[in-house]
Parts: sequence; structure tokens; C-alpha cells
Amino acid sequence: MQTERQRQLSTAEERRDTVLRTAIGAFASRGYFGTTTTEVAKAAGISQAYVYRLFPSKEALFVAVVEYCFVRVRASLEAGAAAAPGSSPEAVLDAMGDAYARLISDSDLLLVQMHAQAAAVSEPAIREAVRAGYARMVEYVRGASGGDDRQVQEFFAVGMLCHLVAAMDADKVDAPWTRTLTAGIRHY
Amino acid sequence: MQTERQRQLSTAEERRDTVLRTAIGAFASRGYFGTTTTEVAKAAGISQAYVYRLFPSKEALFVAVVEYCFVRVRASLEAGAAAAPGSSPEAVLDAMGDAYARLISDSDLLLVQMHAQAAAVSEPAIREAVRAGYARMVEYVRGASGGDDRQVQEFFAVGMLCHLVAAMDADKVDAPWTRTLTAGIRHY
DNA sequence: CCGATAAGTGAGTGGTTAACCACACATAAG
DNA sequence: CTTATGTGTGGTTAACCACTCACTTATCGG
Repeated sequence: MQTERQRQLSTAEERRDTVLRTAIGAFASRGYFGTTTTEVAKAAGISQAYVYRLFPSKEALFVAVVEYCFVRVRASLEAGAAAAPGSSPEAVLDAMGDAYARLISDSDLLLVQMHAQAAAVSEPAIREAVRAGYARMVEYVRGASGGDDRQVQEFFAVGMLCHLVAAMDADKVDAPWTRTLTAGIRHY
Repeated sequence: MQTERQRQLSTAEERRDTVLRTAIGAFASRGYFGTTTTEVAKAAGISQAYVYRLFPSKEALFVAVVEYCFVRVRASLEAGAAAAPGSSPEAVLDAMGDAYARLISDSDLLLVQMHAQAAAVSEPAIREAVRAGYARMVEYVRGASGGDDRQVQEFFAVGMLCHLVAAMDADKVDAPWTRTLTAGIRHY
């Protein structure tokens, strides 16, 4: 009967993964400064003290969350590119945009990115993480799509416009100005 | 000798203006959640207690700061449009973009906008202020430039890209990915 | 000069927060 | 069974925050 009692403790590595995954939801609404480590702990189902055994500081935790978000976004773009119906820059960029739109239909990833950008202004460690994330992302998009500077830049500009639309919840407002901003922007 | 002693107290209205102007710098670096009312008070040269006589709450103060930023941005766009070398949508949009680039060469205004967008997610009052600000701004840009939906949308998409570039301080990084993102984006 | 009103502050208050530590419990190896 | 190691928590703390209030000082109309 040795299998009756399953393992009840996770390994630290598993717990760290759980925290990263659940902390996205915690940080999404109120960002780096506005989210407490207690909220992160509650979302992960552990005590606040244990958060500090898994991560050396709140800043390190947030940086890890941001990096994890970038990994997920990149994975989504790769999946989109792989499913593109053609190999022209336009086709690949469109497919990646579509994959991205699906990814962020749950808006938490997007929101964490926004908050990370805002916090990057004053927190050097976060700024470095955001820079590194975008550096890889820009080069990936350029390489995978074969698009020129102009096309890649527009891809990211539209992405940033998505952030604004999501932050304002512009979909909920029916007015000419929201229709102008959201025109052609997919969301599921 | 009645002019020897100048007035040493400001009117409440003057103080409120001072606070709004100086609070932009205070909120710019750490945003709504990360900036304390003590920092705002110090920037304005008054006691923290008096901040609460001038504004009913930190939230109301921040909303007023955001609205003030929108007013300044709008004024800048109007000045740009007035100085446009032609009346075609392209010429007017370009002139407004140039005026905007000059306005935000001191990046505090930009940063407050970014932080306001991020905070808008969880704070209804701030979301309302951001929505109202963009509503007026989109309609102004549309009306003043005569551009179509596509042009107006691109104008704001590029503006959002500026936010990203500013937040990461991308100018300071010399690499292909930063050159791609910042290509054609003026800054003074 | 006086009384009213407005500008402005020092000194709190109750509540919260990031971080720490001593300790309890679970697991695995010998 | 025992010892060692890793998982996990309750309790605490020093600092800090938004917000309040009693009080002082300046201004101004009469």
C-alpha cells in the first residue's frame, strides 16, 4: 500500500513554477508596486514567508514573472509562425499577430507586460528584463517573418496599441474613437 | 513701504496648480501606486498634510494630474497643427507628431501617461480619466488632420511605440533591435 | 486695530508591507 | 530507527503609508 499516500510536498522547483504561473494573475491588476507578496502567496497557495525562500526579493520575483511572460509570448509567436499559410513576410506577420491575439484574449499576460514597462522606468533590474525580452522578440519576429524594418516596427506598434486598448477596456465603450483605435485589431 | 513685504502665502488655487505641475515629476518615475503623497508634497514645497486639504484623496490628485497631462498634450498637438506647412492630413499629422516629440523630450509627461494606463486596469476613476482623455484626443486628431481611420490609428500606434521606447530608454542601447523600433521616431 | 477667514503645519493614527527567523513537518538514505 | 535534508509555516518587526486633526500664522475687509 505504498501508493496510498501520494507525495504531498512539491519540490522547490515545482513550487517556483507554480508561483510564476499564478503570480501573473496577481501582478496583472495592480502591477509591481501595487501587488503585495501576500497576494502572490495566496494565489500560489503557499505562505508569504515561503515566497521569500523561493525568491530572494519581490523584485527578483517580479523579474522572473516578466521573463516567464516573454517566454510564453515567444512560444505563441513561434506557434503562429509555424501555422502560417504562406512564407511571405505579410503572411507570417499576420499569423503571428493572430496567435498573439489569441494568447492575450486572457489579458493577464498583456497587463503584466504593461506594468513591467511602467516599472522599468525606475527599477533597473526590471528595465533590463524588459529590454532583453524585447531584444529577443524583435530579432525573432524579424528572422521568422523575413520582414523589413518598417514591417517589424509596425508589428510592434500595433502590439502597443493593443496594450492601450486592453488597459482602457475600450471594447466596452461603443463610440467612434474606440472604433478608430480598435479597427482591424483581432480579439477573441 | 507697503511693497516691502510681498505676499508670502499663495491662494489655494495657485497651490493646486503648483502641485499639479510638480506632481508630474513625482509620479513619473514610480507611478500611482509607487509614489507617496509625501514625495508629491516635497516636490511642491508644501507639507504632506496640506496635500490633503488641496485634494480629497491620493486618487483624486492622480486623476487631476492625468487630466492636466492630457490638457498639455492637447495644447501641444494644437500648436503643432497650427504650424503645419500644409493642410493635407499627412502634413498635419506629421506636424502634430513633431510637436508631440518636442513636448515629450522631457519624458515626464509620457511616463505619467504610461503609469496612468497601467493603473487604469484596476482603478475605475483613473480608467475613466484615461478614456476621456483619449476620447477627446482621438477626435481632435481626426478633426484637425482630416485623416481617415487608418491614418489616425497609425498616429496613435506610433505614439504607443514611443512609450515603449521611452520606458526602456532604448536610445541608450545601440543594437539592431533598438534601431528597428526607433526608426523614424523623432526625439529631441 | 480687530475679527473673520484662509493658508499652512506638526504630530499623530490605524493599518499595511517586505523581509526575517525560529520552528514544525515530510521525505529519503543508511 | 536514526540522522540529514528539504519543504513549509506562524509570528514578528521596523519602516512606511494614506489620511486626520488640533493648532499656528498670514491676509484682508471694515
